[in-house]
Amino acid sequence: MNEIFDLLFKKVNEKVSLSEAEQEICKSFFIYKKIRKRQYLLQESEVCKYTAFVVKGSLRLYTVNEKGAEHVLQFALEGWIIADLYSFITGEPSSYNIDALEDTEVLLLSKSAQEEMVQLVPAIQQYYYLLMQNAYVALQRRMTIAISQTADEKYNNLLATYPEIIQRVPQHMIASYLGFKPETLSRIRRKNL
Amino acid sequence: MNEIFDLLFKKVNEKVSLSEAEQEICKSFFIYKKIRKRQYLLQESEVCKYTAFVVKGSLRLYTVNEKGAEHVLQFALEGWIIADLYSFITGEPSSYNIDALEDTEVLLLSKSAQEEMVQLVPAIQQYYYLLMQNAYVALQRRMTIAISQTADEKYNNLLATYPEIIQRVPQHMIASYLGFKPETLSRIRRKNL
DNA sequence: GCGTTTTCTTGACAAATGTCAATGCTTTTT
DNA sequence: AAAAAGCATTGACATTTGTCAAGAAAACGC
Repeated sequence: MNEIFDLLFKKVNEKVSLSEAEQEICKSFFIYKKIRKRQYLLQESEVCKYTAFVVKGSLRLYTVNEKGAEHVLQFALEGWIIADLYSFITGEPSSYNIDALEDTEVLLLSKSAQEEMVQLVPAIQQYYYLLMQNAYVALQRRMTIAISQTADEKYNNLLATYPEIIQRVPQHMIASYLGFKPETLSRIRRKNL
Repeated sequence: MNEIFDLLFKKVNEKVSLSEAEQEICKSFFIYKKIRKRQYLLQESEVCKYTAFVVKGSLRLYTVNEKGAEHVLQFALEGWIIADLYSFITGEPSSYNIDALEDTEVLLLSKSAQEEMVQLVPAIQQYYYLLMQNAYVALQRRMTIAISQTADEKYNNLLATYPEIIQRVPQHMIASYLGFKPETLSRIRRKNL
Protein backbone atom coordinates (compact mmCIF):
# COMPACT_ATOMS: atom_id res chain seq x y z
CA MET A 1 0.00 0.00 0.00
CA ASN A 2 2.62 2.55 -0.94
CA GLU A 3 0.51 4.51 -3.38
CA ILE A 4 -0.83 6.26 -0.30
CA PHE A 5 2.04 8.70 -0.66
CA ASP A 6 1.94 9.07 -4.44
CA LEU A 7 -0.27 12.14 -4.50
CA LEU A 8 1.63 13.82 -1.66
CA PHE A 9 5.00 13.56 -3.37
CA LYS A 10 3.54 14.45 -6.72
CA LYS A 11 2.40 17.71 -5.14
CA VAL A 12 5.68 18.28 -3.30
CA ASN A 13 7.77 17.68 -6.41
CA GLU A 14 5.78 20.28 -8.33
CA LYS A 15 7.46 22.86 -6.07
CA VAL A 16 10.75 21.37 -4.81
CA SER A 17 12.86 18.31 -5.69
CA LEU A 18 13.24 15.52 -3.18
CA SER A 19 15.51 12.48 -3.64
CA GLU A 20 14.11 8.98 -3.11
CA ALA A 21 16.00 8.83 0.18
CA GLU A 22 14.53 12.11 1.36
CA GLN A 23 11.06 10.97 0.44
CA GLU A 24 11.52 7.83 2.52
CA ILE A 25 12.54 9.92 5.52
CA CYS A 26 9.50 12.14 5.13
CA LYS A 27 7.11 9.22 4.95
CA SER A 28 7.93 8.18 8.49
CA PHE A 29 6.52 11.40 9.93
CA PHE A 30 3.01 11.11 8.54
CA ILE A 31 0.16 9.22 10.13
CA TYR A 32 -2.25 7.58 7.72
CA LYS A 33 -5.89 7.66 8.75
CA LYS A 34 -9.28 6.73 7.34
CA ILE A 35 -12.33 8.72 8.30
CA ARG A 36 -15.95 7.84 7.64
CA LYS A 37 -18.41 10.31 6.17
CA ARG A 38 -19.65 12.77 8.84
CA GLN A 39 -16.86 11.79 11.22
CA TYR A 40 -14.94 14.62 12.90
CA LEU A 41 -11.24 15.21 12.35
CA LEU A 42 -11.38 18.19 14.71
CA GLN A 43 -14.07 19.45 17.06
CA GLU A 44 -14.54 22.89 18.53
CA SER A 45 -12.61 23.38 21.80
CA GLU A 46 -10.05 20.70 20.91
CA VAL A 47 -6.55 21.74 19.95
CA CYS A 48 -5.77 21.19 16.26
CA LYS A 49 -2.76 18.87 16.56
CA TYR A 50 -2.38 17.95 12.91
CA THR A 51 -2.50 19.31 9.43
CA ALA A 52 -4.28 16.83 7.16
CA PHE A 53 -3.25 16.14 3.57
CA VAL A 54 -6.22 14.67 1.70
CA VAL A 55 -5.34 11.44 -0.11
CA LYS A 56 -8.91 10.56 -1.00
CA GLY A 57 -12.33 12.04 -0.28
CA SER A 58 -13.26 15.49 0.99
CA LEU A 59 -13.62 17.52 4.16
CA ARG A 60 -14.80 20.91 5.38
CA LEU A 61 -13.63 23.41 7.98
CA TYR A 62 -16.50 25.32 9.58
CA THR A 63 -17.76 27.26 12.59
CA VAL A 64 -21.05 26.88 14.43
CA ASN A 65 -22.38 30.11 15.94
CA GLU A 66 -24.53 30.58 19.07
CA LYS A 67 -27.70 30.04 17.07
CA GLY A 68 -26.42 26.75 15.66
CA ALA A 69 -25.81 28.10 12.16
CA GLU A 70 -22.84 26.57 10.35
CA HIS A 71 -20.41 28.64 8.28
CA VAL A 72 -18.03 26.78 5.99
CA LEU A 73 -14.64 28.42 5.77
CA GLN A 74 -12.86 25.89 3.60
CA PHE A 75 -13.30 22.70 1.63
CA ALA A 76 -10.51 20.24 0.93
CA LEU A 77 -10.47 17.72 -1.91
CA GLU A 78 -7.71 15.30 -2.92
CA GLY A 79 -4.29 16.94 -2.79
CA TRP A 80 -5.36 19.79 -0.51
CA ILE A 81 -4.32 20.38 3.09
CA ILE A 82 -6.79 21.26 5.81
CA ALA A 83 -6.37 22.38 9.42
CA ASP A 84 -7.22 25.21 11.79
CA LEU A 85 -3.86 26.86 11.39
CA TYR A 86 -4.40 29.25 14.27
CA SER A 87 -4.95 26.50 16.78
CA PHE A 88 -2.22 24.38 15.19
CA ILE A 89 0.35 27.16 15.57
CA THR A 90 -0.61 28.53 18.97
CA GLY A 91 -1.82 25.35 20.67
CA GLU A 92 -4.99 27.12 21.73
CA PRO A 93 -8.39 25.39 21.52
CA SER A 94 -9.97 25.65 18.11
CA SER A 95 -13.25 27.41 17.43
CA TYR A 96 -13.66 25.42 14.22
CA ASN A 97 -14.77 21.93 13.30
CA ILE A 98 -13.43 19.72 10.57
CA ASP A 99 -15.42 16.75 9.31
CA ALA A 100 -15.52 14.44 6.33
CA LEU A 101 -18.07 14.91 3.54
CA GLU A 102 -17.36 11.46 2.13
CA ASP A 103 -15.39 8.45 3.33
CA THR A 104 -11.94 9.97 3.38
CA GLU A 105 -8.25 9.11 3.76
CA VAL A 106 -5.74 11.62 5.11
CA LEU A 107 -2.07 11.90 6.02
CA LEU A 108 -1.69 13.67 9.35
CA LEU A 109 1.39 15.64 10.33
CA SER A 110 1.91 17.07 13.80
CA LYS A 111 3.78 20.27 14.51
CA SER A 112 6.71 18.47 16.13
CA ALA A 113 6.86 15.94 13.29
CA GLN A 114 6.95 18.78 10.79
CA GLU A 115 9.75 20.49 12.71
CA GLU A 116 11.84 17.32 12.85
CA MET A 117 11.19 16.63 9.19
CA VAL A 118 12.36 20.11 8.24
CA GLN A 119 15.60 19.52 10.17
CA LEU A 120 16.31 16.30 8.28
CA VAL A 121 15.05 17.43 4.87
CA PRO A 122 15.56 21.21 4.57
CA ALA A 123 14.06 21.38 1.07
CA ILE A 124 10.69 20.61 2.60
CA GLN A 125 10.79 23.91 4.48
CA GLN A 126 10.75 25.71 1.17
CA TYR A 127 7.77 23.60 0.12
CA TYR A 128 5.78 24.69 3.15
CA TYR A 129 6.72 28.30 2.59
CA LEU A 130 5.49 28.19 -1.00
CA LEU A 131 2.36 26.36 0.09
CA MET A 132 1.63 29.09 2.61
CA GLN A 133 2.18 31.79 -0.01
CA ASN A 134 -0.20 30.09 -2.42
CA ALA A 135 -2.82 29.63 0.23
CA TYR A 136 -2.58 33.30 1.13
CA VAL A 137 -2.87 34.46 -2.46
CA ALA A 138 -5.88 32.22 -3.04
CA LEU A 139 -7.59 33.46 0.10
CA GLN A 140 -6.90 37.06 -0.87
CA ARG A 141 -8.59 36.43 -4.20
CA ARG A 142 -11.59 34.96 -2.42
CA MET A 143 -11.70 37.96 -0.10
CA THR A 144 -11.73 40.32 -3.09
CA ILE A 145 -14.72 38.46 -4.46
CA ALA A 146 -16.43 38.45 -1.08
CA ILE A 147 -16.34 42.24 -0.74
CA SER A 148 -17.01 43.15 -4.35
CA GLN A 149 -19.45 40.70 -5.97
CA THR A 150 -23.12 39.76 -5.77
CA ALA A 151 -24.34 36.32 -4.72
CA ASP A 152 -24.85 35.41 -8.36
CA GLU A 153 -21.33 36.44 -9.35
CA LYS A 154 -19.80 34.64 -6.38
CA TYR A 155 -21.48 31.41 -7.37
CA ASN A 156 -20.49 31.63 -11.02
CA ASN A 157 -16.98 32.45 -10.00
CA LEU A 158 -16.74 29.34 -7.86
CA LEU A 159 -18.27 27.32 -10.65
CA ALA A 160 -15.58 28.54 -13.03
CA THR A 161 -12.68 28.19 -10.58
CA TYR A 162 -13.50 24.98 -8.70
CA PRO A 163 -16.16 23.08 -10.64
CA GLU A 164 -15.27 19.96 -8.70
CA ILE A 165 -16.42 21.52 -5.45
CA ILE A 166 -19.79 22.33 -6.98
CA GLN A 167 -20.13 18.77 -8.18
CA ARG A 168 -19.19 17.00 -4.99
CA VAL A 169 -20.44 19.24 -2.17
CA PRO A 170 -24.10 19.63 -1.06
CA GLN A 171 -25.58 22.96 -2.11
CA HIS A 172 -26.38 24.22 1.34
CA MET A 173 -22.68 23.96 2.21
CA ILE A 174 -21.70 25.82 -0.93
CA ALA A 175 -24.14 28.59 -0.04
CA SER A 176 -22.63 28.71 3.42
CA TYR A 177 -19.10 28.89 1.97
CA LEU A 178 -20.14 31.76 -0.29
CA GLY A 179 -21.84 33.64 2.52
CA PHE A 180 -25.55 33.38 1.73
CA LYS A 181 -28.55 31.09 2.25
CA PRO A 182 -29.44 27.83 0.45
CA GLU A 183 -32.67 29.38 -0.83
CA THR A 184 -30.69 32.15 -2.49
CA LEU A 185 -28.43 29.61 -4.18
CA SER A 186 -31.44 27.65 -5.36
CA ARG A 187 -32.89 30.79 -6.97
CA ILE A 188 -29.61 31.70 -8.60
CA ARG A 189 -29.41 28.26 -10.16
CA ARG A 190 -32.94 28.46 -11.47
CA LYS A 191 -32.30 31.85 -13.02
CA ASN A 192 -29.03 30.78 -14.67
CA LEU A 193 -30.48 27.80 -16.54
CA MET B 1 18.84 58.82 10.22
CA ASN B 2 19.17 55.28 11.46
CA GLU B 3 15.92 55.15 13.35
CA ILE B 4 14.41 54.37 9.98
CA PHE B 5 15.09 50.71 10.69
CA ASP B 6 14.11 50.71 14.36
CA LEU B 7 10.54 49.61 13.84
CA LEU B 8 11.51 46.96 11.30
CA PHE B 9 13.99 45.23 13.59
CA LYS B 10 11.71 45.61 16.56
CA LYS B 11 9.16 43.60 14.58
CA VAL B 12 11.69 41.06 13.35
CA ASN B 13 13.10 40.47 16.82
CA GLU B 14 9.64 39.70 18.16
CA LYS B 15 9.82 36.52 16.10
CA VAL B 16 13.49 35.63 15.55
CA SER B 17 16.81 36.87 16.97
CA LEU B 18 19.26 38.70 14.76
CA SER B 19 22.75 39.78 15.82
CA GLU B 20 23.88 43.37 15.26
CA ALA B 21 26.04 42.15 12.39
CA GLU B 22 23.12 40.36 10.76
CA GLN B 23 20.95 43.42 11.10
CA GLU B 24 23.59 45.51 9.35
CA ILE B 25 23.67 43.04 6.46
CA CYS B 26 19.91 43.13 6.16
CA LYS B 27 19.76 46.90 6.09
CA SER B 28 21.68 47.01 2.84
CA PHE B 29 18.90 45.22 0.95
CA PHE B 30 16.10 47.65 1.71
CA ILE B 31 15.31 50.79 -0.25
CA TYR B 32 13.99 53.68 1.77
CA LYS B 33 11.31 55.74 0.09
CA LYS B 34 8.97 58.61 0.92
CA ILE B 35 5.56 58.80 -0.71
CA ARG B 36 3.18 61.71 -0.65
CA LYS B 37 -0.48 61.33 0.17
CA ARG B 38 -2.44 59.97 -2.84
CA GLN B 39 0.75 58.91 -4.61
CA TYR B 40 0.84 55.39 -6.06
CA LEU B 41 3.26 52.76 -4.89
CA LEU B 42 1.79 50.30 -7.42
CA GLN B 43 -0.62 50.78 -10.30
CA GLU B 44 -2.79 48.25 -12.04
CA SER B 45 -1.00 46.50 -14.93
CA GLU B 46 2.45 47.14 -13.42
CA VAL B 47 4.37 44.26 -11.91
CA CYS B 48 4.63 44.46 -8.13
CA LYS B 49 8.40 44.47 -7.72
CA TYR B 50 8.60 45.20 -4.00
CA THR B 51 7.04 44.40 -0.70
CA ALA B 52 6.74 47.57 1.36
CA PHE B 53 7.29 47.73 5.11
CA VAL B 54 5.53 50.80 6.51
CA VAL B 55 7.83 52.94 8.64
CA LYS B 56 5.42 55.85 8.92
CA GLY B 57 2.02 56.68 7.50
CA SER B 58 -0.56 54.40 5.88
CA LEU B 59 -1.49 52.82 2.55
CA ARG B 60 -4.22 50.79 0.94
CA LEU B 61 -4.34 47.92 -1.56
CA TYR B 62 -7.43 48.05 -3.78
CA THR B 63 -9.01 47.07 -7.09
CA VAL B 64 -11.00 49.23 -9.47
CA ASN B 65 -13.71 47.40 -11.40
CA GLU B 66 -15.08 48.11 -14.90
CA LYS B 67 -17.59 50.57 -13.45
CA GLY B 68 -14.88 52.51 -11.65
CA ALA B 69 -15.85 51.27 -8.19
CA GLU B 70 -12.96 50.80 -5.76
CA HIS B 71 -12.69 47.83 -3.43
CA VAL B 72 -10.15 48.01 -0.64
CA LEU B 73 -8.54 44.66 0.10
CA GLN B 74 -6.04 45.74 2.71
CA PHE B 75 -4.82 48.67 4.78
CA ALA B 76 -1.30 48.99 6.14
CA LEU B 77 -0.28 51.15 9.08
CA GLU B 78 3.15 51.46 10.73
CA GLY B 79 4.83 48.09 11.13
CA TRP B 80 2.70 46.34 8.51
CA ILE B 81 3.82 45.02 5.14
CA ILE B 82 1.87 45.64 1.96
CA ALA B 83 2.20 44.27 -1.58
CA ASP B 84 0.27 42.40 -4.26
CA LEU B 85 1.81 39.08 -3.35
CA TYR B 86 0.48 37.31 -6.43
CA SER B 87 2.17 39.72 -8.80
CA PHE B 88 5.28 39.84 -6.62
CA ILE B 89 5.66 36.06 -6.70
CA THR B 90 4.72 35.35 -10.29
CA GLY B 91 6.01 38.50 -11.97
CA GLU B 92 2.66 38.93 -13.73
CA PRO B 93 1.03 42.37 -14.01
CA SER B 94 -0.98 43.32 -10.98
CA SER B 95 -4.71 43.93 -11.02
CA TYR B 96 -4.43 45.96 -7.83
CA ASN B 97 -3.35 49.46 -6.91
CA ILE B 98 -1.49 50.59 -3.83
CA ASP B 99 -1.48 54.22 -2.77
CA ALA B 100 -0.71 56.31 0.29
CA LEU B 101 -3.49 57.63 2.53
CA GLU B 102 -1.11 60.04 4.27
CA ASP B 103 2.44 61.16 3.63
CA THR B 104 4.22 57.87 4.12
CA GLU B 105 7.67 56.30 4.47
CA VAL B 106 8.37 52.73 3.45
CA LEU B 107 11.21 50.24 3.20
CA LEU B 108 11.05 48.41 -0.11
CA LEU B 109 12.44 44.91 -0.64
CA SER B 110 12.63 43.28 -4.04
CA LYS B 111 12.28 39.55 -4.61
CA SER B 112 15.95 39.13 -5.54
CA ALA B 113 17.05 41.22 -2.57
CA GLN B 114 14.95 39.04 -0.28
CA GLU B 115 16.45 35.89 -1.76
CA GLU B 116 20.00 37.15 -1.31
CA MET B 117 19.26 38.30 2.19
CA VAL B 118 17.89 34.89 3.12
CA GLN B 119 21.12 33.30 1.85
CA LEU B 120 23.26 35.54 4.03
CA VAL B 121 20.97 35.60 7.07
CA PRO B 122 19.05 32.31 7.22
CA ALA B 123 17.15 33.28 10.37
CA ILE B 124 15.26 35.84 8.30
CA GLN B 125 13.70 33.04 6.27
CA GLN B 126 11.99 31.82 9.40
CA TYR B 127 10.75 35.36 10.01
CA TYR B 128 9.09 35.50 6.62
CA TYR B 129 7.54 32.10 7.10
CA LEU B 130 6.00 33.16 10.42
CA LEU B 131 4.86 36.43 8.90
CA MET B 132 3.13 34.55 6.12
CA GLN B 133 1.45 32.23 8.62
CA ASN B 134 0.18 35.16 10.66
CA ALA B 135 -1.10 36.95 7.61
CA TYR B 136 -2.96 33.82 6.54
CA VAL B 137 -4.55 33.30 9.93
CA ALA B 138 -5.64 36.95 10.10
CA LEU B 139 -7.14 36.77 6.63
CA GLN B 140 -8.95 33.56 7.48
CA ARG B 141 -10.49 35.28 10.49
CA ARG B 142 -11.60 38.15 8.28
CA MET B 143 -13.09 35.67 5.79
CA THR B 144 -15.08 34.00 8.57
CA ILE B 145 -16.54 37.37 9.49
CA ALA B 146 -17.24 38.20 5.85
CA ILE B 147 -19.39 35.10 5.32
CA SER B 148 -21.14 35.02 8.68
CA GLN B 149 -21.85 38.53 9.95
CA THR B 150 -24.09 41.47 9.13
CA ALA B 151 -22.77 44.89 8.10
CA ASP B 152 -23.31 46.15 11.63
CA GLU B 153 -21.38 43.27 13.19
CA LYS B 154 -18.57 43.59 10.69
CA TYR B 155 -18.10 47.23 11.54
CA ASN B 156 -18.14 46.69 15.29
CA ASN B 157 -15.73 43.85 14.89
CA LEU B 158 -13.26 46.04 13.02
CA LEU B 159 -13.74 48.76 15.61
CA ALA B 160 -12.83 46.30 18.37
CA THR B 161 -9.92 44.69 16.52
CA TYR B 162 -8.27 47.61 14.74
CA PRO B 163 -9.56 50.86 16.27
CA GLU B 164 -6.61 52.67 14.73
CA ILE B 165 -7.84 51.92 11.23
CA ILE B 166 -11.24 53.40 12.04
CA GLN B 167 -9.58 56.54 13.39
CA ARG B 168 -7.20 57.14 10.55
CA VAL B 169 -8.97 55.96 7.42
CA PRO B 170 -11.86 57.77 5.64
CA GLN B 171 -15.20 56.08 6.20
CA HIS B 172 -15.94 55.35 2.58
CA MET B 173 -12.75 53.28 2.41
CA ILE B 174 -13.69 51.40 5.55
CA ALA B 175 -17.09 50.63 4.06
CA SER B 176 -15.35 49.39 0.93
CA TYR B 177 -12.99 47.22 2.99
CA LEU B 178 -15.95 45.69 4.82
CA GLY B 179 -17.89 45.06 1.64
CA PHE B 180 -20.75 47.55 1.74
CA LYS B 181 -21.58 51.15 0.81
CA PRO B 182 -20.66 54.38 2.64
CA GLU B 183 -24.32 55.19 3.18
CA THR B 184 -24.77 51.90 4.99
CA LEU B 185 -21.81 52.66 7.25
CA SER B 186 -23.17 56.11 7.97
CA ARG B 187 -26.48 54.60 9.06
CA ILE B 188 -24.80 51.98 11.21
CA ARG B 189 -22.87 54.70 13.00
CA ARG B 190 -25.99 56.74 13.61
CA LYS B 191 -27.83 53.76 15.03
CA ASN B 192 -24.98 52.74 17.33
CA LEU B 193 -24.67 56.10 19.10
C1' DG C 1 -8.19 83.05 4.81
C1' DC C 2 -11.03 81.56 0.81
C1' DG C 3 -12.63 78.89 -2.67
C1' DT C 4 -12.54 74.08 -4.15
C1' DT C 5 -12.83 69.45 -3.62
C1' DT C 6 -13.74 65.57 -0.98
C1' DT C 7 -16.29 63.30 2.46
C1' DC C 8 -20.28 62.42 5.29
C1' DT C 9 -25.18 62.40 6.15
C1' DT C 10 -30.02 62.00 5.13
C1' DG C 11 -34.39 60.75 2.83
C1' DA C 12 -37.22 58.29 -0.51
C1' DC C 13 -37.36 54.48 -3.07
C1' DA C 14 -35.49 50.06 -5.44
C1' DA C 15 -33.25 45.74 -5.45
C1' DA C 16 -31.10 41.86 -3.26
C1' DT C 17 -31.17 38.61 0.18
C1' DG C 18 -33.23 36.43 4.36
C1' DT C 19 -37.11 34.08 6.82
C1' DC C 20 -40.63 30.88 7.29
C1' DA C 21 -43.41 27.21 5.97
C1' DA C 22 -44.86 23.69 2.85
C1' DT C 23 -43.76 20.12 -0.46
C1' DG C 24 -41.44 16.62 -3.02
C1' DC C 25 -37.19 14.27 -3.89
C1' DT C 26 -32.94 11.62 -2.41
C1' DT C 27 -30.26 9.19 0.43
C1' DT C 28 -29.51 6.66 4.52
C1' DT C 29 -30.82 3.57 8.06
C1' DT C 30 -33.10 -0.20 9.83
C1' DA D 1 -39.08 -2.47 1.48
C1' DA D 2 -40.38 0.88 4.65
C1' DA D 3 -39.34 4.57 7.55
C1' DA D 4 -36.57 8.35 8.66
C1' DA D 5 -33.56 11.92 7.87
C1' DG D 6 -31.50 15.20 5.05
C1' DC D 7 -31.69 18.13 1.06
C1' DA D 8 -33.49 21.13 -2.64
C1' DT D 9 -37.17 23.95 -4.32
C1' DT D 10 -40.85 27.29 -4.20
C1' DG D 11 -43.95 31.16 -2.77
C1' DA D 12 -45.25 34.99 0.17
C1' DC D 13 -43.48 38.29 2.82
C1' DA D 14 -39.83 40.81 5.90
C1' DT D 15 -35.49 42.87 6.38
C1' DT D 16 -31.22 44.51 4.91
C1' DT D 17 -28.56 46.85 1.84
C1' DG D 18 -28.02 49.61 -2.45
C1' DT D 19 -29.12 53.68 -5.46
C1' DC D 20 -29.78 58.31 -6.39
C1' DA D 21 -29.95 63.01 -5.32
C1' DA D 22 -29.31 66.86 -2.34
C1' DG D 23 -27.18 69.42 1.09
C1' DA D 24 -23.89 70.08 5.11
C1' DA D 25 -19.45 69.55 6.98
C1' DA D 26 -14.66 68.90 6.78
C1' DA D 27 -10.19 68.87 4.66
C1' DC D 28 -7.12 70.65 1.18
C1' DG D 29 -4.57 73.71 -1.84
C1' DC D 30 -3.21 78.12 -2.90
